[in-house]
Amino acid sequence: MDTEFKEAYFNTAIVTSVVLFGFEDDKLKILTIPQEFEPFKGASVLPSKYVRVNDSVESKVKEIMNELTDVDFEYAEQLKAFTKVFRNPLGRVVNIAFYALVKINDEVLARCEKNNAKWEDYNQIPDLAFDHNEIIDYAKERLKRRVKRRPIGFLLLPKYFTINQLQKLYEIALDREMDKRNFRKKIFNSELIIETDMEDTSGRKAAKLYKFDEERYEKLSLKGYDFLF
Amino acid sequence: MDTEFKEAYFNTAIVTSVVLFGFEDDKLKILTIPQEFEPFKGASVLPSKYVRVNDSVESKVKEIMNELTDVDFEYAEQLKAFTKVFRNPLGRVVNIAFYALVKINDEVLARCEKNNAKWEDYNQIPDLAFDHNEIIDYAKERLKRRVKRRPIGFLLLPKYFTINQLQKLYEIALDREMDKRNFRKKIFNSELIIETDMEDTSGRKAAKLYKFDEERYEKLSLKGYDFLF
DNA sequence: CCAAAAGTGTTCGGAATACACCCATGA
DNA sequence: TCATGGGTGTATTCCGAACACTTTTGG
Repeated sequence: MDTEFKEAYFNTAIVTSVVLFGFEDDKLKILTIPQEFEPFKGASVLPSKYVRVNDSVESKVKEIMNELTDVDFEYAEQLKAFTKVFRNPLGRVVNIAFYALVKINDEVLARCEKNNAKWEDYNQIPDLAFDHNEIIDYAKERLKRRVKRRPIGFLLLPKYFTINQLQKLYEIALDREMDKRNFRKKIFNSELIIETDMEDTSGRKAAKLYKFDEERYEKLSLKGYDFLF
Repeated sequence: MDTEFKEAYFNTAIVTSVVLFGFEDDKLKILTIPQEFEPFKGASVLPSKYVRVNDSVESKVKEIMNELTDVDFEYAEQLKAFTKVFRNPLGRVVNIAFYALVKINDEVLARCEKNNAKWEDYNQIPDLAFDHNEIIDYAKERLKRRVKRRPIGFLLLPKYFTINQLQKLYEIALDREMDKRNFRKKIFNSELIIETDMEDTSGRKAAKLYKFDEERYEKLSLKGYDFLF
């Protein structure tokens, strides 16, 4: 069709931003990086990329994650499109935001450092440019919902973890304190975690280490199993 | 900035589609209309509009709803962006889809007829053009979740309704049969509905008519109340 | 008179909650 | 030795699920 039509409608840019959640030092964290270009150059933002006309949005999310973590891909899911009409001199930008979960390890930390990225505390997110704080709020709500229905804790914690680490994670994500005994009861009833013979000896008293039973989870998921926290 | 940059990034069209849910004849319905232009002219699609550079997406959703219903606005909420790279000769199109709830009445039916729109049965949605069936599947999931946490039945039913109508709605949305006695217990426990002295005499035995207690719901919502179905 | 839809209570089991003390160890 | 964090069991309450019969009336 004619150029006039094309110019009237095909004139929006797509950006994708990723709210990357990680767990470190018994705390939930969200990754921010300094904005590379104008506008807001230097301000903290969520890791983001333009989506060009033949790019899939998901491939851009993967690129972001591959640059900042050491695994091909862990878990990402679209939140929604953020469409506020910003006064960007270049034109209209729509942000298709994702939330994603990664296990933080030394390699991840090294890559983040190389990119000047910073893991901000879940409860102390600084002011970010654009509407990125709004995106984070939305992502937190999504996390809250997901954590109740799917065992996503296992995507955030290291392979071997203590029950107390898991509980900390739930407490932060759900924003409430929980009773130790009731928490253990619920977790062990789910039969999704396996006790190992390893221990975490970093605290006062050694703590048993557990791992997630992925096989069992796959099987249960197929049968319409609900995690229900 | 330079035109080259602008052409490289600002070249996507935004469309919004609305999955409009209604309840009529004891059944949940979704509205489709015939596609007006190529491609797929004449095929059934979800009501949709281009979003131009200075339009808010929400305003376009309202336009769609105002054309097809008789109220300014009832309830709409973004689902997510559908971003598949379609072979549209014009270029890349991103669809920011919404789901919305309306009360079907004679005025609505008249407007729909005028627009050749059709209320399709929730469980017998025909093949639609583009990825609109995928959007509907996503909307159904959202409805399922919402119906459990918020009393959205009251946005779909007429002002006065019977308990059995409400139950039918829940049964379709949640895709399972429910026990009459348990259903009533749960609904009455919520204290969100008010008995009226009217009756629906269209069936064999007259049925009591109820209405939603909006005031009470507002108050409860403020206190972080959860509907929990 | 009978088919079809409205209306109504009780019992049971499982899950959520509340709650308090002992143990091991590093400082 | 004591402060810190790990680990454990029971009683109560509440909610969801299962379940069957009576009433009204249009055909």
